Amino acid sequence: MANATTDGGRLGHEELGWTLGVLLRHYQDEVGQVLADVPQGHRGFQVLASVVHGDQRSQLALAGHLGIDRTVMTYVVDDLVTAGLVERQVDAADRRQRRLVATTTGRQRLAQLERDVRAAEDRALSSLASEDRTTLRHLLAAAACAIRQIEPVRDPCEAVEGALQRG
Amino acid sequence: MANATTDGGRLGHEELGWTLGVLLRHYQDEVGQVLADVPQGHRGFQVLASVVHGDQRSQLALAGHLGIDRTVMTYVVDDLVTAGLVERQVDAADRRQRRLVATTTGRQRLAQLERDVRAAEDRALSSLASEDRTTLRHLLAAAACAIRQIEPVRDPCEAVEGALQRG
DNA sequence: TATTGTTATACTCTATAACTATA
DNA sequence: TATAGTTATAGAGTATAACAATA
Repeated sequence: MANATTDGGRLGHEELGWTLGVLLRHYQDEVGQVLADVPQGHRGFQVLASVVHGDQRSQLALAGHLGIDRTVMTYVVDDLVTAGLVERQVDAADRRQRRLVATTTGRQRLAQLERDVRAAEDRALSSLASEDRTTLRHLLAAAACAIRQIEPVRDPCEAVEGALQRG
Repeated sequence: MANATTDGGRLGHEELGWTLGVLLRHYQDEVGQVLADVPQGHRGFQVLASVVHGDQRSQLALAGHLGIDRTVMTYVVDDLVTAGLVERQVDAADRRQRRLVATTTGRQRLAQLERDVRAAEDRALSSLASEDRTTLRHLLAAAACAIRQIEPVRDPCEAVEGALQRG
């Protein structure tokens, strides 16, 4: 018999554009309050997080990772620098590139922000059971990492402990 | 030991803002091509779909459902009307409201578009195994429906067959 | 000549305000 | 007085183009 998965037909409330849109708006409402005082809000938080976690090696790489334009990245970083959360360093190996490094203040600020953001995320997904939230997070991470061609993290514990050792 | 689910700490690639953002952009790239000729693109498609499926009873309700401003809704509907896909009808019970109804052309157009969009969605999630795609769709739908306070569909087959009978 | 980052500018998208008509 | 829809306008956000520094 026809079903929503195989008939290729009517999508209704499973249409990805709608579900992703609803979820992202709701997420931004919840998280927006937490990040109200962060320079450039959610963008600033994402840049700071990537810098602290050391994901990317230049502003351009960071822009690609976060899906924003390099001209936008400039003033997002400007504001983070002004706020004393990150610093620009010229890459010695390629002096065109700027390596972004977090200040002590930036790392401390991020640690608290990530706790608050995580709590806001859980509020945004509060309608789901705890195990469903975890499943959703993992599937979203797997899909997003595949799209960005990043090796997905198999074991979240490992990754976190790695981060703790680095930090 | 610390883990990503309970320590409330570092988020990395499980941060919802990033995963939802990556996925939505990728989705828009894929689906954007399919909807290039639809008036107002993805917005126009979503409005047309809601009209055909009879979800909402006025432009304002529709705007809330899709998370867009009522002033935007006006010209999205304008373009769909111009394209002959939907019609505005004054609601007899409240003459301030406009009931949107799909034309025959609009219904036929949507049927084909939904097949194409579904295919594009599957391409966007092609890195996930089939059963993981289904799980992700259901969890996203459950979360989004809860946020919008819509009764989530328990059995997708039922919903589709209901739609088929109505259509 | 190509790339990174910056600046200035133009464009697009969205929200605000004011208006009409209905209730 | 309040609400649905429309229109015009202003604002925010984004992309485009031109430039400097470096490869």
